[in-house]
Amino acid sequence: MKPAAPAQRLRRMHDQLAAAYGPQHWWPAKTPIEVVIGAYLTQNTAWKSVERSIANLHRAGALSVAGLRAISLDELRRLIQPSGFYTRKAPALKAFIALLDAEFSGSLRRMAAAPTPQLRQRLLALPGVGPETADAILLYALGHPVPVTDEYLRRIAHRHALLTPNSKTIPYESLTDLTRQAFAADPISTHAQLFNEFHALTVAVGKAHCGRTARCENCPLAHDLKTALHLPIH
DNA sequence: CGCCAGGCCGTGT
DNA sequence: ACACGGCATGGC
Repeated sequence: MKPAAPAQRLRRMHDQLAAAYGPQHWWPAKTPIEVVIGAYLTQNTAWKSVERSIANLHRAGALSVAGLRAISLDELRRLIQPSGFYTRKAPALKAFIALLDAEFSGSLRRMAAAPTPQLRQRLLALPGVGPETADAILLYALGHPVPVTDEYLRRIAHRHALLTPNSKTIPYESLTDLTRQAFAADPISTHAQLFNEFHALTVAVGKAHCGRTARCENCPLAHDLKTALHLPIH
């Protein structure tokens, strides 16, 4: 079965960004629980602000499962204040710990051992966890081979006309399906690393060149994609 | 100063 | 199934 053209374009996008930016070494965190925390905190929030909250948590000894379990909701809310939406994010993080304790003995390793589809459903059932947060946790904290996509990829794909039709509002699941197809020819054992790198590269180029207000000058994708695919820019 | 950031959720069509 | 507003802060 032959991959659709959009998937091939996403694959080319990955290759060209990999050549331009090199390995991204994502997720920027030291431990799996730190990945989980960052995934919640970065929702519609600048990563710089997330770093402040992470630093607060670290100082308070709360940058761990046991630490998060121990502190009060009020305390947690105060510590993550810099990254905003704390009235939602604080209870959401507590709910994650509650799930971890109730079903996985408080162990992220045991959680990681659960089958991907069931685990994804359990995560999506949590408050404050939508598809992107669930997939980020699955991939970057738990090592499951699932693609992570976001508004950056949607925007990049639209501006470079990678999709057919060139939808500006392609659903999340459609975008992840295309990403899966983009790497379908690669060995299964390499998918986690490829999905890891693809999303990291997407964010890198997105931050630098593909904000909400178009600023696509010097985008490493512009020249290459235009010449290789004969596509219009924007 | 105004716009924006690595979404999610409830509500209304 | 989508569209839209609210959620909150800090950086640039």
